[in-house]
Amino acid sequence: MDIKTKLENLIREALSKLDIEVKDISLEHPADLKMGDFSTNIAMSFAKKMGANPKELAEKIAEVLRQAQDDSLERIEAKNGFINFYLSQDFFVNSVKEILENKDFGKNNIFSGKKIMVEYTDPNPFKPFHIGHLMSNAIGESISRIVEFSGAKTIRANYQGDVGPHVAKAIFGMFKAGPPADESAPASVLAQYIGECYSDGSNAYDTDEEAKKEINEINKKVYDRSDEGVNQVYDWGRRVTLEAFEELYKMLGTNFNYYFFESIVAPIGLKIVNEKLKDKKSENIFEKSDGAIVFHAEKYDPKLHTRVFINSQGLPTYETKELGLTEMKFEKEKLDMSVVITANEQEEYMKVVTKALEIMNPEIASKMKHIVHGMMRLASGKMSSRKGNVITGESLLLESCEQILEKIKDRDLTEEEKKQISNDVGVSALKYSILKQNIGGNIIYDFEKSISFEGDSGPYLQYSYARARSIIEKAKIENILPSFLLNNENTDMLPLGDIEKLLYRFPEVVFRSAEEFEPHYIANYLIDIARAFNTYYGNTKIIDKDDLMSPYKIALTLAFSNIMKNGLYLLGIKAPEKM
RNA sequence: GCCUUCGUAGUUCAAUGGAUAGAACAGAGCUCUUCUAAGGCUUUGAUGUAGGUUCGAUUCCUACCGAAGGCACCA
Repeated sequence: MDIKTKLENLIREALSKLDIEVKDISLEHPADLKMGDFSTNIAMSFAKKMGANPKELAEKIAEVLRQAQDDSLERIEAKNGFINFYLSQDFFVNSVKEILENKDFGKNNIFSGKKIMVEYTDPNPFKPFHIGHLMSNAIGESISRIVEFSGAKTIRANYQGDVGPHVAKAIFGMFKAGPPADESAPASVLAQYIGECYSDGSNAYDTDEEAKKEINEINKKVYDRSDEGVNQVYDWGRRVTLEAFEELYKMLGTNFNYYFFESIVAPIGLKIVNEKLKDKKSENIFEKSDGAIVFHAEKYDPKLHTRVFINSQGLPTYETKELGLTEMKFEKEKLDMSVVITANEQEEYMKVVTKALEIMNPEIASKMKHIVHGMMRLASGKMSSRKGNVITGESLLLESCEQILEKIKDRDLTEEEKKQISNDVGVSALKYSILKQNIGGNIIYDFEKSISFEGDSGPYLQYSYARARSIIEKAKIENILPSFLLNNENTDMLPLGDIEKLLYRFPEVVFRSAEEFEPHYIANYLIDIARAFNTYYGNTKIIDKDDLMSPYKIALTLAFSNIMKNGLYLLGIKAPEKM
């Protein structure tokens, strides 16, 4: 039984002795450790109903609680109407022991037995890998790991738009620009050339009527594969951009189980819509309007709006493809939940698609969960690409790693180590910036700050971890082994600091992150323990042969490093042994 | 105009209806012959406005002001 449940039971018992009946007991960690490890507001919420003074009631309950003898509790106090619980040194020592002995420490089973597909990243072939994809990847990978850690069978999926107007624009641009300077260049270089062609094609589409017509023609040809010239460029461009993406996934630490493509799901979606149109028995939700097939979602929910499912050229739009994609996902796997992570600009149309699905297939619709993230803006204009326009996610990532490499170039590390560390730390700088805050909000990314590594950053977490590991290594050399056996004569040095009082909370934090699909709770928690550990480190000598407490201090350091490593893993960040 | 999300120190972010609203950066001042100073310690500073619900509101409700996104053939 975990400590929280134990305390809840104690409170329940005490209350029943006082003839008070409650359903839920609110038990939380006070903001300040000085006010105890747990506290409950139960007296305040019941005082009024009972016509009692909250402070007196709290004292009365505390008095009854004190009668229960428990090794985990140091003392119980009533203060300002709150009842505060202070855990004992025994409890903290035992929790350090459990962290080191229980390999599954931190896991929970809220998704146990569930199969959950998480779709994220979703870049489009023929277009650059932009910052939004980086955000979706960081969030999606973290959520995948969190639900997996919470008992789910996680399936990672990536949905990529390999057909549609953007492809036609890129192909148009490639026809105009001619072949790349060096066709045997690495995929990332060729992908950049294709991205530039897309940009040119896109400009032409907006400004040149002739080009627009031509691009629409190419778009059709991409769908029906009727033109050999188009097919050739298309196949080459698709392959090259996907290869370039694959390099990035490797860097970011993502392995997808499924790759869905618009070219595959589009016909499935078309079939769904067409069958629905022909079906005279059930309610028809699709209507013809101006030559297109639309769904008037506002008829079902005034907050929604009309969207086109099949355009006047007979081609499926995003909405129809999404219907096909969803059907395909549930066909491939028996899913209990299908999570999709996109930017918030897609929130409104996803609602419309979900509404259509709700009418056609309510069971599937009820298993869908759309998580939207905000947009990233750059704080300074310093990071601009050569053309001075959009900074891609790829360039940001590479730049970040390069800058780290520059910073560590004089360290006592091998070239191989430097390369690995700059990659891990560069990725971490970006991922942490994305994951440290609430998913929904926009992010102002300050490149300079993220690589400065001060304070609140991924590299700071990694550094704290590497520091702990280095102490553990040194302890091994000095032959001091971690131990939980406390010599009574030396316990006057206890408690060892906030770090001891924070480590056992890890499972609660993971639980909450999983429940709310919010990685930032973990990120904030890791900063808290890193700071607590660094403070501790600053004030104490951990390795000391003459100190009888040294083995326990090393055990604590080891416990910290284990939790930091697992926590970083849940954020999708690697924990380097050396930095 | 309508819909969604959001307004917290100078800046970037926290705060499961609770206690003195936490950090980090920037500013001021300390701190390495000592286990990784990419560190640690001091210190200044904030809930958009007006109501309401509540024992208690940054959190819930209403209005206003401001920001971001969306509102038919892009995704």
